[in-house]
Amino acid sequence: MVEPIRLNSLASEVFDRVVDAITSGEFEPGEKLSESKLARELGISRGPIREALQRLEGKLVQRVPRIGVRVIEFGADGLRQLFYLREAMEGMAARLAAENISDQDLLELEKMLKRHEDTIRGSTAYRQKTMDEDFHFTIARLSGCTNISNLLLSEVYYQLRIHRLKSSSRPGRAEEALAEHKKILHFLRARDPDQAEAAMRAHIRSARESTLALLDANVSV
Amino acid sequence: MVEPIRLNSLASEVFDRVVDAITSGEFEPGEKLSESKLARELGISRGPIREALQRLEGKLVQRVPRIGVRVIEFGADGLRQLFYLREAMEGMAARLAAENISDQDLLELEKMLKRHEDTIRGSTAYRQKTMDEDFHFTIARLSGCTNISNLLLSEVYYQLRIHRLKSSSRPGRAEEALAEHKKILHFLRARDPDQAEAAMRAHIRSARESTLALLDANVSV
DNA sequence: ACATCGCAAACTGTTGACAGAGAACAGCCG
DNA sequence: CGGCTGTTCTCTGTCAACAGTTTGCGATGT
Repeated sequence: MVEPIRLNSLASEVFDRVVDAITSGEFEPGEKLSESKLARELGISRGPIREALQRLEGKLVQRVPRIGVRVIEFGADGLRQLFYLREAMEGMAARLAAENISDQDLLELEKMLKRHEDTIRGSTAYRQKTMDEDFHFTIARLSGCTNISNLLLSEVYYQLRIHRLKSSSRPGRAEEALAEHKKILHFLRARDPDQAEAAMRAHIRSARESTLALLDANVSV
Repeated sequence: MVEPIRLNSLASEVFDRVVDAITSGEFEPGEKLSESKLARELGISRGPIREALQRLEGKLVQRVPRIGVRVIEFGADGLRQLFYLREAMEGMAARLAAENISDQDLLELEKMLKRHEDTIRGSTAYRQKTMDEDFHFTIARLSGCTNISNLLLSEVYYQLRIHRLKSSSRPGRAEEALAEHKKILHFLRARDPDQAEAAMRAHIRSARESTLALLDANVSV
C-alpha cells in the first residue's frame, strides 16, 4: 500500500498540537510559551514552531516583540465582545443559509437535532458544547460564504473553546439551546432569511446572557 | 538626539511594504511571490519575508504548500461575500457605537462628514474611496469592540482596497454614499441601535449593488 | 535589612545553509 | 512534427548558529 509519508508540514503538526494543548487546558491562559522550550520538547527546530505560533497570533496567543508568546486570557469583557462578533457573523450566516439551503441539507440538520435531543435526554449536559458547535458550524458552512465560515472557525470557535473549558453551563441551558436550534431550523425550512437571522441572533444573545450571568455568579462567589 | 533606530521588526517592515505593493497595484492579483526573490530585492534574509507572507495569508495572499505564495484574486462572487461579511460586522459595529458613543465622538464624526462634503463638491470623486474607508473604520473603532474593528481592518479592508484599485465608482455614487453616511450619523446621534444598524446595513447593501452592477457592466463590455 | 547595580543565563529576531520537491527545458523516440 | 523522458534549476521547508535584548539572581554598598 502506497501512501504519502507526511503530507502536512511540521508547522501544521505543531499548530494542531498547540491548539489541542491550549483548548484542552494543558497550557493555562496567560502562560508564557517559549519557542526554544517547545522546540526542545517536540524534538524539532524553532522554525516550524515559530510559524505555528505566528499562525495562532490573535487567535489563541498574543505575541509581544522581544518578550515572547503567551496564551491569551480574556475576561468577561472579551467574552462579551466575542458574542457580539458571533451574533453578527452567525446571524448573517443563517440568513444566507436560508436563501441557499437544499432539501438534502435540511434533512441532515433535522437528523442532527434529533441526535442532539437523544443525547440530552440520555446523559449529562457534558456533550452540549460540541453539539452546539456542530450545529452552528454546519449553518456557517451552509451559508456558502467561505469568508464567514473560515473566520468563525479560525477566530471565534477556538476562543470559545478556551472559555468553555473552565465553565460549565447552567442546568437546563441545553434544553433551551435545543429549542432555539429547532426554531432556527424551522425558519431555514421556511426559507425565511429575515426570521432565520433573527432567530439565530436571539439564540446567540440568549447564550451570551446565560454565559455571562453564570460567569458573574462564579466571580462573586 | 537619541532615538531607537528600528523599533519594529523587519517582518513588520516587510509586511507593510508588501501590503502597499499589493494594494497599490505593483503586484498583480494572481502574481506569484517568491520568498527568495523578495529577500534578494529587499536585501534581507528569508526569515522576515516568510513571517510577513504568513501574516498576509488569507488576507492578501494564498499559500500553496510546496508551490509558493500568490496574490489573491477574487471575482464577483468573492466580492459579494466580502460585502456580506461587511454588512454583518459593520452593522453590529454601528449598533454598538450607537450604544456607547460620546458627544465628543459625535462632533468628530460630524466634522468628518462636513469635510467629505466639501471634498465631493470641490473635486472629482477620486478621493471617495479613502473617505468612505475613514468613516467606516471610525464607526468600527467607536464600537469599542476590538474584535470587530481588528477583523475589519485585517480581513476586510485590505481586500476591499485591492478591488477598488481597478474599478472606479459609478458617477453620483459619492453623493449617495454621503447621504447614507449622514443618515447613519443621524441615528448614532439619536442613540438608536436598531436604526443605526439598519441604516449601516442598508448603506453597505447599497454599495454592494452599485459595485457589483458596475462590475457586471464592465465584464460584459 | 534593604535598595541598587551589575552580570549571566535564557530567549527572541535574524541570518545563512542544506535537502527535497516542482517546474521548465532540452533531447529522444515514435 | 508531436509527445514522452531525463536533466537542471529554482524554490520552499527545515535546521543550526549569531547578535541583541530582557529577566532574574547575586554581589555590593548604605
